[in-house]
Amino acid sequence: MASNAKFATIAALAGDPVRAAMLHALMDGRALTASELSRVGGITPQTASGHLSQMAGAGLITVLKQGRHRYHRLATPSVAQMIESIMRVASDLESKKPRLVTGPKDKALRAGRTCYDHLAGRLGVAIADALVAGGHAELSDDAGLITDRGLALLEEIGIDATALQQGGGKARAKVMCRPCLDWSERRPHLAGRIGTAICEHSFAQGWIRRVEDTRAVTVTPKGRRVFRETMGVDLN
Amino acid sequence: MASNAKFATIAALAGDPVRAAMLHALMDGRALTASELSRVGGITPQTASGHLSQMAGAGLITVLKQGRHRYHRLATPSVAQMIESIMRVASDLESKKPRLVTGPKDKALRAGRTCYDHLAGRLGVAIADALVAGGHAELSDDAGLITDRGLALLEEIGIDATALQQGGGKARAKVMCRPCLDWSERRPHLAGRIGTAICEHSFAQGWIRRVEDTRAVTVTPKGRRVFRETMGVDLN
DNA sequence: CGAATTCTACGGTCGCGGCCGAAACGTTCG
DNA sequence: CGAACGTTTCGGCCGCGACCGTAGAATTCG
Repeated sequence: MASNAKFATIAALAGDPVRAAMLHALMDGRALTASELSRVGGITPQTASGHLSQMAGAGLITVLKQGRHRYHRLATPSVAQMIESIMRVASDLESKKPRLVTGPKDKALRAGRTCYDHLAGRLGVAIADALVAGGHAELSDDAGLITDRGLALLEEIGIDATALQQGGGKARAKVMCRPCLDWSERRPHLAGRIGTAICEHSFAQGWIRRVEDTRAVTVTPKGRRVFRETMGVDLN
Repeated sequence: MASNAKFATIAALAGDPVRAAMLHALMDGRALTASELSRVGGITPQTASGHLSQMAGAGLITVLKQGRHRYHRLATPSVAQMIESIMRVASDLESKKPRLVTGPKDKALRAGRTCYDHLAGRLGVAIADALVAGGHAELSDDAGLITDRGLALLEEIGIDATALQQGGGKARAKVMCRPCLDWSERRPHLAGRIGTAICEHSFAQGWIRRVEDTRAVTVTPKGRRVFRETMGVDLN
């Protein structure tokens, strides 16, 4: 198959430390400028520009021009999923070595963060655990599923989950979700359409807030109450 | 997080055309020797040896010494899943270009092949479609699920699917499976534990057979009959 | 034990690609 | 309109790593 060359190209693009850092930074789902990305990579803007045009040319990222700024973002969710899967392998392998000291900068990230379009870290896992414990969801390594009770719960907090259901025409198909096994917690949590909806809704309702310029998110007092009272989420 | 360097290392390893070809060859789940892999990469054995020791050192592949041979295989299913996700991105991007002529060598691969541990290609999609059409499974982009009727069917053909179920202790959890969106058919098919079980069982029962030295599989007459009569699979 | 086979280790060559400085381009201000 | 800023293009430097030939270690045979 001819895609073998393309495969290598894609992987090689992700394989440069600087570009890897950029992709990693874009994993929060936002669109960043070339200058911002040059800083996360520790390089000059002109070098960053080169990297970005390469990745844009390959279709990994898309560019949005707006005035004198150019905003870059991951092109498709499948790119995010690819990065996720590489992180997973990298984290698997790293865990076999003597544990590294956890930098304080990581603390906020481990507590809660976005993983492109859904919630991860202790927050993401806690929500998933609570939904499973409450019989609102079922989760395995391979797949996840929202129960009827779960649908009602989501409806109650303002998410029309049935609208997100998709699949082969069968109207009676269950609402499913994708599990995402994360690097810090090593536990599956909710991704896919449902995970995206929960994340977006939580931002919109002011239950969570993004920490300036990072992927980390914090739970607001309001959010803490909502999560506990409606879903039974225990945030230590 | 410190894993950023590891991330780049992993991706860079996959980013070399020769190593990419090797990984691709290993995607059939078998274990190959350094010489065999040197041929798929079009390089001398000593160069291949270097590549393999790098990938083994990073933990992407494991080595099995047996006499004077050393068999190499993908280290974990998550590595296979990573390769899968990169292939998916590569194929997504390629599909936007003018369609390449399909080489005759691809024909057998498109008809049916293994994707590390499950079935893909037209065969894999046909089985998934048949199960969905017969109400034995439900499938979306995010996840999949075997219905009660599906469990009975699998039992009938000799697969104890309930033994494969896993998840958070809840004994009543449904049996789920992971969808795998493949590069040739662009349709989801069954992967995960269930997909693996179906694939292994089909080999064991002589329903399918591997084409010498490739990932391609062919359906035996016996298999064709079984697939049609029990699952309603239509293989053109 | 010696021959054949398979794989690994070592040195040396060479080309690809990342990096920066300088400079040009386009946009938004005052 | 000119200054400031973000961004891209060009040219040149330099280092990493892929490759092969040769040589050596390990295993299986006659």
